[in-house]
Amino acid sequence: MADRYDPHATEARWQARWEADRLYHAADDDPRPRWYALTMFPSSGDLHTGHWYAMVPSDVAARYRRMRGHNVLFPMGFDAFGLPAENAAIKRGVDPREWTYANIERMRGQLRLMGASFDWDREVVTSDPEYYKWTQWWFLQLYRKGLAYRAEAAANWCPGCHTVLANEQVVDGRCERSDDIVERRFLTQWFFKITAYAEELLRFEGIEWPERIRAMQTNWIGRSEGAFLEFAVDVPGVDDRLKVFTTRPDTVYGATFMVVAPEHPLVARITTDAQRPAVDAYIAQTSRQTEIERLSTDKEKTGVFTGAYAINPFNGARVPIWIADYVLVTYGTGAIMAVPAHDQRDFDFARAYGLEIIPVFDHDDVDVTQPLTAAFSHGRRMVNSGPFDGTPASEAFARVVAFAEEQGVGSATVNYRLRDWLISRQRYWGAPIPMIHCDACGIVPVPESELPVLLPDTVTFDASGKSPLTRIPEWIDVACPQCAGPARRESDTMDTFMCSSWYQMRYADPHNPERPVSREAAAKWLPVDQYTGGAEHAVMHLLYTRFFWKAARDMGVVEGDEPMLRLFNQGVILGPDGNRMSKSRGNVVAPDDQVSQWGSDAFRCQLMFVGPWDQGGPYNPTGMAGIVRWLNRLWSLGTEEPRYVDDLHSEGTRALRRATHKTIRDVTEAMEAFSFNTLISRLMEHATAMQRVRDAGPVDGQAWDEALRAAILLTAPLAPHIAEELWDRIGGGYSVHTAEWPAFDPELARDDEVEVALQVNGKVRDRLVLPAECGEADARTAALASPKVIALLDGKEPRRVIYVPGRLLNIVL
RNA sequence: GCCGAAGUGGCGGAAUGGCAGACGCGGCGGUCUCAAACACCGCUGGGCUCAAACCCGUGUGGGUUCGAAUCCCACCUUCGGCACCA
Repeated sequence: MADRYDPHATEARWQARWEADRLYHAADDDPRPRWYALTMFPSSGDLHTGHWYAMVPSDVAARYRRMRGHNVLFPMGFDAFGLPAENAAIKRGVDPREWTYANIERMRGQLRLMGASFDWDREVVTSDPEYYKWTQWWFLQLYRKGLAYRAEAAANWCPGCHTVLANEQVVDGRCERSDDIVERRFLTQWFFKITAYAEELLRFEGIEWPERIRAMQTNWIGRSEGAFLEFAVDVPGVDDRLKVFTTRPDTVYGATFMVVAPEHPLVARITTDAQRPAVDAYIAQTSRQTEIERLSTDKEKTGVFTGAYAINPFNGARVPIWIADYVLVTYGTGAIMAVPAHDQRDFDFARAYGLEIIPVFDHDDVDVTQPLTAAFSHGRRMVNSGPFDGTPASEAFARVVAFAEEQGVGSATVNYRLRDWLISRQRYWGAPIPMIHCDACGIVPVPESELPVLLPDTVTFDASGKSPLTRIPEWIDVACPQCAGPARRESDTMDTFMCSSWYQMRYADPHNPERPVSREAAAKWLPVDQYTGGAEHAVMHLLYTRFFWKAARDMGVVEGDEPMLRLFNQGVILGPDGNRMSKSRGNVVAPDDQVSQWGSDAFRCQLMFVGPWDQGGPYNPTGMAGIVRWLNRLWSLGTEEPRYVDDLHSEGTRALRRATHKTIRDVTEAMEAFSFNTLISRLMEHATAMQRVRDAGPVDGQAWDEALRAAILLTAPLAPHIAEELWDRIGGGYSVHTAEWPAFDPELARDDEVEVALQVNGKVRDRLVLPAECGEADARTAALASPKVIALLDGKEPRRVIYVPGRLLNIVL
């Protein structure tokens, strides 16, 4: 009797061996075709089931590629800068560096338990000076290219995190990580000009990304075609023209008033003395509102008249200029021409304040000579529009814009919702922005030769939440690199998304002291062939990294237009109760516990077996029994031999070989499709079939060996430890993970006989066993011989017969 | 409100125009055992049944088709994203 399978001893033993042998190291000089598989790296903390759920199938896919003969790069590292470390420092007085590196050390151990095929020789830690030196270098290159700039803007301030955030990190008016309500503050900050690539970021040619992510990015970038139009301001001493963005220049004759955002710079200069108290009061009131209150769509529209008028450049109409908080200073020009007849928001506002409503299109179903009850956006022909009257709606836009361009009062344009990426953070634990403020020279970049700008070692945190960097004179005060006069370092650090925007490049050449990545390494490994990670990063990391890559391409550092050719988003693994895992709910499944109970292989497989990977769903701990049964069965098949007989050409042998080759075919197909749950079900079926064959009597040795080798090889990516152990025991050699993926023989996988459904009028009434290659005439003869069919036909002739070989035969009466 | 995804047994799910419910969990019955565990075998959508046969059945209602979980139309529900973006 063979021993029972002991996952713990076996797993630890092979993990140690693989690591000692650097089995998964991707060598630069390996001549085989490369395959770069990447799964999003974790930030430092604790490794949870979500990480396993993301990483295990990524590992399976990487292992599969390796067995298909690729030189696979599958690296791992740590996104180690960021707030958690600093919050721990503030709350518990620990040093953020020590906290971070202790976490990383623990996570390395947890990741090892997974048995994943990471190439640890290429590990990167974004908080290492060797790494963030290059993060700073990238900043300088972007600055040089005009893609990094400093500007004052309305920024999102998170009071809980004591820092500003990028727009992408604000969700429903709240901070994406702390959930605090963000405040609007006018601050001077560093930005990356991601908008310079807006148009290109909308194109997804040459990459296979999920429709969902493409839609989210497209939506976020928010391209809209329209025009700028300029209205003169009828205020003595003000020559500025009021510039508006509109998608409907063809409604310009219906502009009965203007609305500018309360923060618009022109407001102070055009407001009349009589209106000033009301305007000031309104501005004060809106500035007190949170973003959430202000953006609530169902609240009544409010606004105040400035007392000033603008002149419509098309018809000379004198229209009042209002301020209202439904116009956002951050979009377009922060000012609109209001056309209440054709825009519901303007209509609501006009109604509330008794402003004029003039339709400038007629409509088949609306009598435009009567007061409107609602705005309508698209009409038939222009009316009330002077020389444009009668212009069909389809031509209106182009004609009005052409006229505006002729007259010098406007031009066609494309506007984006996307705004530049604010990367300054008023925090300590990040890569310092390598800039120096000199009283004489202004803003001066730190010379590349002086990189990295190191974070000071000993820092103290206090309850103010202010970054300690602002309080360390010996760090802040420096000599200006240009004039050597007194100057101060920039004390803000970079958004951690900056660190992760280029990490995939660094894995290609992780220890290069001269460059972020050498040309040779970039050419060898980049871009990423298969990227996997969560969809929650759709408009953050996944958008930033595309921008970053394009900028790097334009600097000549990398080639090609996209950083990741294929992207797969796994779903979210939930607690057994169907809710998000959380300590407060008490539904957390801790991976370390699962591993100590069942072993890594079983936990890996159970995570993949719960359902389609992209859908996520509840983790089912009781279902583990099925996985364990299957792995034990596989163990028994590999360690308890059948009685052998030389019987290569018998029907039983043929059946076993058929099962083996069908399994190879189906598992390979499922592997390509990332359909890991169905893949495991096929392997279970094969194991059950093998067991029945073994227990039924003597088995042909060759066919058995073929079946067993296939079972182990096909299981290897999923359950790497048990597969290695069995492979070793059957003398397969070391290692199963560098062995060749089995090929199937279509001839052996082919069925000789097939069962087809016999339908009458589309309902299954009987079954026929036919030769696999059975033609229609023979199938029909067999069908008409069925007693069931004879009874139902009742002597009549079938009107029609549909035969789908191998599937069914349908008789229509 | 707009956009996207989804809705199938007691549960996770399979099948993307051709036999609905693969595989697994759970449940029921059995073999083994003094007994239990493990393991193995059988059954397991509902109705009507001793059983067979038959009928019903993939969110709801319609449609296309010889044939629909799958395609089309309308609606309901759930989840995700966006949301005064001019």
